Amino acid sequence: MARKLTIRDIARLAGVSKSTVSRVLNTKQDVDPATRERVLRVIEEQTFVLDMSAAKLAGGRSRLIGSLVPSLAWPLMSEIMRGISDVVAQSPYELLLYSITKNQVHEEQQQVISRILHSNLASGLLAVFPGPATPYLTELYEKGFPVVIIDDRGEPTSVPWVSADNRVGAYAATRYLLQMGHRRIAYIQGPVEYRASQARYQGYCDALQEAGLAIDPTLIQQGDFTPTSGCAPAEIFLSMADRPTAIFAGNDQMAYDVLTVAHKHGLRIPRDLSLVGFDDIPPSAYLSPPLTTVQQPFYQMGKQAAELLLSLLDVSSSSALNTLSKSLSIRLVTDLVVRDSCSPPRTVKGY
Amino acid sequence: MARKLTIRDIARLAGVSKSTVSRVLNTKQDVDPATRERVLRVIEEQTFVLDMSAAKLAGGRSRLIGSLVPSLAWPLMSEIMRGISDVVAQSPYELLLYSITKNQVHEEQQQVISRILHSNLASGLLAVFPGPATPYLTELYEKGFPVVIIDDRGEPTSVPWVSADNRVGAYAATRYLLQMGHRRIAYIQGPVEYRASQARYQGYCDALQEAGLAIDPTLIQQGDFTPTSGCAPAEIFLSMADRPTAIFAGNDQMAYDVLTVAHKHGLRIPRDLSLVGFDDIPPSAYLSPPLTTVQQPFYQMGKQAAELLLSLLDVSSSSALNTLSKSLSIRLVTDLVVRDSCSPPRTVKGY
DNA sequence: CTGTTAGCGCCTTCAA
DNA sequence: TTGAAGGCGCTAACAG
Repeated sequence: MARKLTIRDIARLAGVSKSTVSRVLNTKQDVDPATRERVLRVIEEQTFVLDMSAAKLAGGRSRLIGSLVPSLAWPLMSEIMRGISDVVAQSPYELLLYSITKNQVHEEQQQVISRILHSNLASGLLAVFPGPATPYLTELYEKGFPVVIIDDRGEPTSVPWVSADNRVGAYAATRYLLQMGHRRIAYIQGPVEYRASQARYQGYCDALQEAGLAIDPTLIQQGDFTPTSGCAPAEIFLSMADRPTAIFAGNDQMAYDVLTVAHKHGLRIPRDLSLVGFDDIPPSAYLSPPLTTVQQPFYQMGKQAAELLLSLLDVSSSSALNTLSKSLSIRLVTDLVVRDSCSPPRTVKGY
Repeated sequence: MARKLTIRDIARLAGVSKSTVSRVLNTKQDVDPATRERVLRVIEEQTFVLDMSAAKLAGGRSRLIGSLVPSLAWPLMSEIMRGISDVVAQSPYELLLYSITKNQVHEEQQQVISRILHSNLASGLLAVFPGPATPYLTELYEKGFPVVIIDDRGEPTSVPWVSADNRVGAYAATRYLLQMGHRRIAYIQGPVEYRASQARYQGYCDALQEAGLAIDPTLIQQGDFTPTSGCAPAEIFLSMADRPTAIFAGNDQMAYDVLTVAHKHGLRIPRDLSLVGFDDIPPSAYLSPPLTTVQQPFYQMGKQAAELLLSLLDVSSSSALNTLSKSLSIRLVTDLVVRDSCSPPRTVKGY
C-alpha cells in the first residue's frame, strides 16, 4: 500500500514550500493565482488528500461533525439521517454517529456528550431529540461550540434548532376530528421529557378549548412513544362506559396499539372509533385501515438542520462571530394526511 | 471554555511522565499496578479524554471505524445500524457514517471509498450491501485494510463477511407454498447486482426443482427492491390468463406492491392469491393481511459484523497477522414468519 | 518499570 | 507573495 503523500511531497513536486501548499488547501487569499493553479494541478494528479488528524492537531478545523441520535430503532430516524447525510455528503465534512438509548440515565448521556467534546473530533454537533440533554447542549453552545438541535423548542434556548410544528400539527388533527362531529376525543400523550410531546398536547388542548370544550382529564393517558406503550391507555379508554368516539395518539406507534386493542374489543375502525396518529412513519399507509395522521417532514428536518450547522461552522471559522444571527431557528409545517381511519361518530351526542 | 487538558497535564498531576500516561491509556503491560492506579484516578477526576487526532497522528490507531451504507431509506438499515452502533458504543471506537445512494454510478461510489481511505480517518470499514463496489473492497482488504462486508457471499472473496442465509430463507418460503399445494408460484426477483438477490432466486429454484417442478420463465419478473418496483411484475402476473396462485416477492417492499395491485384487480389475499415476502420489515406485521415473510436478523447482522471488524482491528494492531484466520465468515439463519397472507390454492390443479 | 527524545503531517506566526 | 521555524498532543523507540 503505497505510502500516503504528504503536503511535503506535493510541495516538492510543485516546487514550492509546504506553507504555500497549506495556503492553497485552505483557500487563503494571499497566493499567486499561477502558483495556486500549479499546486492544485499537482494535488489533482496525485489524488492527494489532506490528513484530517494532522490538520486538526495543527489547529485547523476538523471537518467532522457529530450527530447525536436517540435510538436508531425509531422508524423516523432513518429519514432524518438521510436528510443529514445527503447534505454532509455534498460538503467537505464527514459524519460521526453517536447514539443514545432511552434507557441510559442522564448521567450516561452526558458522558457521551462529554466524550464527543473531549475526544476533540467533531467541530460541530447535530442533536436529534436530545430530550433531557438539552440544557447541557445549550451550555455547550453558549460556550462557543456549534450545535443545532432537531426537536421542538423548549425553554427559551439560544441554541439554533429545527423542528416540525408539533403544536399546529396536533391542533389540525384535533380540529379535523372536531369538525367531523366528535366531542369525546381522547388523547394518548407521549413522554413529557420531549418538547415535541408537550407541544402536541398543547395543540390538542388548544383545539378543544377553541371549540368550547373543557379538557377532560379522564380522556388523557400517557404512553411513551414506543411500541405497545399505547396498549394500556387504549385499554382504559375502550373499557370506559362512556367511551370516546375518537382517539388521537401522540404518535403512530401508539396508534397501532389502539388498532390492536380496538380489534380485541370487537370495535371496528373507523365505524366504531376514529383514530388519528402523528408522524406518518412508513407502516401507517399500509395499515388497515390506512391511518390518518400528521405527517412530519423528517427528511427536510435533517437536511435543514445539517445545512444550518454547516453555515454555523463556516461563520465561526471565518470572520464574523455569531453576533449578527441570534437564535437561528426553523419551524417546518406538518401535513394532516387524511386516510381512512376516521369517520363521523355513529351517534352524535348533544352537548 | 476551560482549556482542554493534555496527557502532559495529567502526567504532572500524577507525578509521572507523559509516556507513562500514554502507556496507561493504551493499556500496555509494563506499568506498575500502583502507578497505573494513580494515573487512572487522576484521569477519572479530571475527566480527561485523549485527543484522537493527536493519537492518530503519532502513529497509533485511529479508533474510528467507517460504515459504508446504501440508502438509509431502506427500512432494514436502521436495525443493522442499531446493531453496529450498539457494539461500537461499547468499544473505544467511534463510528463514521458514509452513505452511498443507488443512483450514484460506480465511479462515484469508488470515489467515496477512496475518500474514506485517503482521508485516513477510519482504521477499518464495515460495508453494508456494497453491491458493485465489492471487488474494490476485496482489493482493499487484500492490501491489508480491515473490511467486513454485510451481504451474501459473492464470488469467492477473501473478505470477512456476515450475512443471512438468503438461499435457505427463500427455499423455506417456497417450500412452504409448495406444501400448501401451490404449483404455479411466481417470483419477483430483486436486482441482480446484489448477492442477496441472487441467493434468494437460487433458493426459489432449488425448492421448485426439488419438488420436481420446472422453472417457468414466465413466472419470473424483475423488480429492484424499491417501493413500487413490484407493481409492474405484479400487474403482469395477475393479468395472465392462467395466473399464479401464489407470488413470492424478493423483498417485503415489492410484496406490498403485489398487495396493492391485487386489490386493484379485485383479488383477495390469501383467498385468491397467496403472498410471501422477504425481510420482515416493520410494516409487514401491520398489513392486512399481515404478511407471511422470511425474517432476516438485521440487528444481529450489524452486531456480529461490528464485532468481527473489531476483532480484526485488535489482531492487526497487536501481534498475530491475519494468517491464522483465513476467510472469516458468519451466516445467520433466517426465520419464516407465518402470518395470514397464504392459504392453499382455491382449486388445486392436477399436475 | 519509567523517563527522554524524536517526530507524525499540518497550520501559523514571522521574516524576507 | 513566499519560505523557514516552531509546535499542536500523542506514541514509539531507546535508554536507564
